[in-house]
Amino acid sequence: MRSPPDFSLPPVPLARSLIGAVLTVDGVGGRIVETEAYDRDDPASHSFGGPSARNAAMFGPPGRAYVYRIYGLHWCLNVVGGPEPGGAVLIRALEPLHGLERMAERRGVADPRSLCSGPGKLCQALAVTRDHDGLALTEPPFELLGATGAAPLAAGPRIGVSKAADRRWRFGLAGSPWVSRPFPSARMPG
DNA sequence: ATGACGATGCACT
DNA sequence: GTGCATCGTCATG
Repeated sequence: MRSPPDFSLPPVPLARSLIGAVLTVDGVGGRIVETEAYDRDDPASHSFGGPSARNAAMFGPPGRAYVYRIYGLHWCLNVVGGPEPGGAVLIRALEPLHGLERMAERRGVADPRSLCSGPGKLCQALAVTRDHDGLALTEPPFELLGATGAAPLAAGPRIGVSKAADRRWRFGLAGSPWVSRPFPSARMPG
């Protein structure tokens, strides 16, 4: 049995616990295999400068969606965390499980590898837009079920982030071929 | 009113 | 590996 994620967790533990969870929108979605944590005291976070019209959902109750537009054309989906306001987890990649055909139509590509392997891609595949900003992830059209067990985790620096680049707050399902980019693997000298 | 810039994806070399 | 599309948001005048 899958139980819901504990949304009251701070962004980093929430980001780790969401690996392996299953997210769908109107029945289309899959297993979360890549996340990034952002918190209030984080120069890279949209909440860093305090509440605004755009980031209002980040300062609302945990367990809701924060959706924003990036580079004028892509949408990105976050899970709002807790217990302090201003924390969220960016969903960066899914392993497609449900509604593959619908995803392919929306994405305009056939290769399953490129359906949900990036934050903008998965929003297009699941038809997530600003309309979903602030909606509860535990209610339709969303469904978000927690991981069944402890997933083997990979970690690395966040992607596209110039500030606080030292924080290894990007998490992934170790060895998964569905992530947006490979994780740096430990390399033996010699 | 205006300008800088971005938690990206895609085409191309 | 590099270049670029494209526009909402925020800081500034």
